[in-house]
Amino acid sequence: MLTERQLFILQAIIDGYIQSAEPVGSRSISKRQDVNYSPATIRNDMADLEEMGYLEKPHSSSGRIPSEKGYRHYVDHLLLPHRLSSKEIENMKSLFAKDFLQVEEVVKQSATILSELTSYASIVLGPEIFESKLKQVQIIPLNNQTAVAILVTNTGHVENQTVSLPDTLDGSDLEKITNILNDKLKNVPLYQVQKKMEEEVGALLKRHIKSYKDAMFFTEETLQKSSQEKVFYGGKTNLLFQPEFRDIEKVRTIFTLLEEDDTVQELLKPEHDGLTIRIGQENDNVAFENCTIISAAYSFNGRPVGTVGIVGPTRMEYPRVIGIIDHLSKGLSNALTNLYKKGS
Amino acid sequence: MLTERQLFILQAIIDGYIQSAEPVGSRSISKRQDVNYSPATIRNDMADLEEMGYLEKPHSSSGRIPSEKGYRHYVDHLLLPHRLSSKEIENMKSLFAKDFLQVEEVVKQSATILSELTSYASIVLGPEIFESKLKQVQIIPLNNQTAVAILVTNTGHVENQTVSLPDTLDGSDLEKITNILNDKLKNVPLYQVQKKMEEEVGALLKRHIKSYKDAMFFTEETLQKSSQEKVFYGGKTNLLFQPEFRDIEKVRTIFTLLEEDDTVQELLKPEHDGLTIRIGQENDNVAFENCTIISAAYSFNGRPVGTVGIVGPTRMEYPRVIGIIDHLSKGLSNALTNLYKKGS
DNA sequence: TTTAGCACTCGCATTCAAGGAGTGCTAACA
DNA sequence: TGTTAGCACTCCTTGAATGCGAGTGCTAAA
Repeated sequence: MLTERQLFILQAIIDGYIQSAEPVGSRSISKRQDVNYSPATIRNDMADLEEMGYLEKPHSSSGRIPSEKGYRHYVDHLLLPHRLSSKEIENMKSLFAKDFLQVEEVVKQSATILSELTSYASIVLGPEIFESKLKQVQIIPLNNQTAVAILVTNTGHVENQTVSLPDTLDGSDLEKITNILNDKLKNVPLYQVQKKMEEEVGALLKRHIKSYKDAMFFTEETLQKSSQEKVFYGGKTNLLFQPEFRDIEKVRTIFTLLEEDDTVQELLKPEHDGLTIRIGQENDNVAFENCTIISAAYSFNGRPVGTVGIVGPTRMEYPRVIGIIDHLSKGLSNALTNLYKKGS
Repeated sequence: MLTERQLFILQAIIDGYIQSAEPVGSRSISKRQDVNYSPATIRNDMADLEEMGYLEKPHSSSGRIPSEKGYRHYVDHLLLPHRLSSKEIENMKSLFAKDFLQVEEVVKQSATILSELTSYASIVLGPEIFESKLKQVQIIPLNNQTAVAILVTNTGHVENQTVSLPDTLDGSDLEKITNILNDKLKNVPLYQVQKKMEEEVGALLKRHIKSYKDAMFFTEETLQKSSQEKVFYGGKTNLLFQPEFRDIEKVRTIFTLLEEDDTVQELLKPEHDGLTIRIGQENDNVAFENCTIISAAYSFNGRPVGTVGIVGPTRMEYPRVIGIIDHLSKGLSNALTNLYKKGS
């Protein structure tokens, strides 16, 4: 069990190291105004803390730096809740204050703001539109061979797709198709659209349209939506200013991996409600063993639909970042939910 | 005037330096199979070339590297046209072979392919939709307070915008507005929409709709489009693998500037038809004095609507990159134009 | 005009010593 | 028993000295 003083010293070392990126020595702690112990005393406790695995030494005669276990303990037990500065609050408020939320726009902006406020790299996933409901389908012919298909969901999301127009379909056919689709698919959640298509729409098309096969093929194309989650980045460049990434090799591997959507999804996956904090090896990826990734889900009508996250060095300003990301994810959820809560 | 041999040596040095990133010495050139001169002879020519400003020495006893003037001469006079490899051609072909071009999607993909093929960073601007014509306007209410406005252009571009719905407008009002807009604005180029609105639509709204002011405000919001050019990036990480960017300071300033849209626009602005190549200081930006930027406009129906570009070190594989970017910009223009050439 | 030869330059890696920050340990102190 | 002063020790950092090697410039000969 750790004594009060050991906890204090652990905290002092972590705070100091986060601030300076330099190993912290006993003397510097002893000199603090609020400390009345001699360096020797502090050294003893530091030795104990090291023995217990909370601290490390880069080499035998240097000051101490926190180990991952040290950070973990700091995050779990020592963290003082951080008051956001008014500038930070203002910044986020302005994001949600817009009158006309374009969902994707807000989500994208979140990434930018997040990286600006934290000075680390931000990643935002989503929003997942899988469960939102189809509101309307439009097919607009551009010329004899091409048309644009537009899907609108109840969350205001617009998905559009250029499709090739078979010769066999004329204007009245298109109108029929559009009517059938709107009739049968309105208010159907996107994940059910495929099924509904096969069950009900196919038969109707067969009955009403001569070149049934073309129509069917065309309709399927029309409804094919990009179901993959979108990934937005902000401030990757910030990482280059962190002293732990002075080594270009590390930056390379990290940047390369951050371009792979799968990896990013994996890294950000939240483990539970609220914040997920993965420190160093907890990320399960050698390239990120010097990184901490903090993520939080945001939701729409109580269902999680995406994730916001921050990537930075393990020597991260935990209190501040945690405050910001917590505030932002909640604000995002509220904004989305409030705006469309009356949506049918 | 340069002798044949001097030209040959200049070319050999540039080729060698592009390949190895190391200063090239007289001995290594002399040892080439196709060279029958002694190192001393070559040294004499090298000294002349240096005097004329085509070469530089990092320090007094090293091999030579090309100066900017050297690169410029190489690009203008020595460059052998490069045959694209079949892999490169295949790669680009597959990009344009898609049946259903989603313009923005293709443009975005171009950035990715460009960076993959060249191993440098790619930037793609546009496509500018300023001159394309409005095809259809749709207003789809989501709930009592919100609606989605959708604009479709003759190029298949879809612009959508969430707008707040004034209480005073009911469903039939929306329908009227939509009809008026489609009636008056169909086939109007986007850059004229604003003017047309003021001249014709305002009066009509006034005549037909009770709460005219709300309607007017609502309509203006609806048509407000994001006129800014989009910027797509590809493979910025590639730059980290170039030896000239081993110094993290340089990378930082470059990456920071590449996040500023204005700067990027400035850097990529093509000077004339065909390729624009800016070497080092020609970029007029200290941060890019070690960079070469090659850009080319792509067009739609003969009008330039965007730019594709590559950012790399001045020590760039000019022949290959020039071949690729030339092919790609032309391919992109063709693809866009062919697809919609029948568009009204 | 070209080439061989040679002295010279400069960067780079290695070595070594001095300096300093910080530790661990021991013994004394409260 | 917990705390502190003192001191030897470790190891990193810095800077100067050194040798090596790649490459040059110049001169004189072919």
